[in-house]
Amino acid sequence: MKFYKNEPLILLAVDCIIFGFNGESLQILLIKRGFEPEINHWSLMGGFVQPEESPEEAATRILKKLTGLENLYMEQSSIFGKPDREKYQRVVSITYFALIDTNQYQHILSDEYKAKWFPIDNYPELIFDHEEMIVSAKRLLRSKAAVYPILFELLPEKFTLPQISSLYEAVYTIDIDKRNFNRKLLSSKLLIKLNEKDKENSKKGAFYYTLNRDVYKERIMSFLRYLPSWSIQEQ
Amino acid sequence: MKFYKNEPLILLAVDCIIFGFNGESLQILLIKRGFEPEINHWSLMGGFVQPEESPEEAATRILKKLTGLENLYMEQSSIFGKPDREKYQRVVSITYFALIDTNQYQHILSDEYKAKWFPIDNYPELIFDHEEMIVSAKRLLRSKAAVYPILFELLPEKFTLPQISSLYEAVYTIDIDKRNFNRKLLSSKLLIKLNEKDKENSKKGAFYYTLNRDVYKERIMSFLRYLPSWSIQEQ
DNA sequence: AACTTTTGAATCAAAATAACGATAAAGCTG
DNA sequence: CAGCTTTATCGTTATTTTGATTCAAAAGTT
Repeated sequence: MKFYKNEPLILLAVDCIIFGFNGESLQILLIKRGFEPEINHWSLMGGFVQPEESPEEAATRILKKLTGLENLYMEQSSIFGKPDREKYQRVVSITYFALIDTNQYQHILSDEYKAKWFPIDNYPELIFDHEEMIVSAKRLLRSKAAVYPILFELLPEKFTLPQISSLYEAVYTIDIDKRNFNRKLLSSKLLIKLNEKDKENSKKGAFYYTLNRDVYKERIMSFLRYLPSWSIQEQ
Repeated sequence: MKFYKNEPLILLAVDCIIFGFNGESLQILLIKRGFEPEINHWSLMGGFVQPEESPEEAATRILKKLTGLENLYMEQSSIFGKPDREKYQRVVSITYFALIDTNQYQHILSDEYKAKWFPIDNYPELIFDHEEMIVSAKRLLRSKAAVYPILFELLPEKFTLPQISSLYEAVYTIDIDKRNFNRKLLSSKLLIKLNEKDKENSKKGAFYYTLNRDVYKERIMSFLRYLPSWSIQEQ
């Protein structure tokens, strides 16, 4: 038995804003579209929600198709659904943003798609309203990360204190006083110090740390401040 | 020219979680469904996204139809889209939550719908996954309100300090030390004291305040803490 | 080698937090 | 009037957090 016979059917898409961190700057993963319309233009990776999957599952599927990765940190960020947002026909798009470590996963980017990392503040012109999607996801990333420790998802399994601070500096484009920042970080009990040093980036070497996953899981759902309050005024 | 010819079309709905505050407890507005399927069962107010409107516009339209009100505080909260979430056919639903003051608007609730306010922790069984929608919206309300001053949307134009604290007590089910809470509140410059007292709820009477809209608009987008941090651990 | 920059550890003062105590005014009730 | 509740204000204290600073060792640069 079917109801809602007079209600309109709509194309429902998901688009993924994939943030990455290469140790220096915040990046975003874009592809050259392989199908019409707007073939060969830069865009976010996206696709349509299929009958047997939820929008979230669709986003997971698309992320996996592009990066080969599952279990990424992913979050629904916004919905773009103005009737005329795509020139040719009506498509409502749900956006998801994901966080990954670019170095670790550079090599497994799917060859099937012409994907490329771009700096968050310098990427080519995008189709439709995809730039707006990025801007909105970036705003969400910032406000989330000011309260929840989600940025650790952008780091490798083992990371150093200088890496964390440059990640925060990249996301918020601020300068951080490492002395205070490191103290705050260590006092959070979120990090476990390893007996190993990263000698690649400096001669002295910086100790590696890993996330204390137990504490992290507790805190990921609770409120924390990782930034001095003066830096999170402009949202 | 149409593309995406092989992609599936989907029914896209919006459902509204309408929170209200009557001066004592947090409420939620439910309706008795007037159409099949599940006619005469309690549910959230919802509807389908029409060809000429965005999902957000659809939510606004639906809110207005039910409450007569425009310009409500409204925010997209979640998406429910498992293929089998409605028994009969596939519908993806976007939920929006809205905040209103129940006392002020009780009378203009549309007669067309059998709408009724229920306490947030005691409402009838709902159709499909609507209860899950409420739970998720309530969680979002809590975490938003801990950081942004959105709860003022639940209060009348003129409100008293005791009303604010009981609102926070209701939303978080905690006891608040009014001495510290009022001090914090007044120091925020968010309130303007009026020369008028509410004598209904006490013999002495409590002074009315209004929102300083200028400061509010600034702060609504920035970070503030309105609760002692011990109370926002469990999100 | 001489210089600048970056850090980690320690310290300090100011501010914010949370808990608690006390008081008083307003208006009601008995 | 005395006693009660509600509202509001003021003050105190201990603790924690914050942001700034000093200092010396270690890197990096020229």
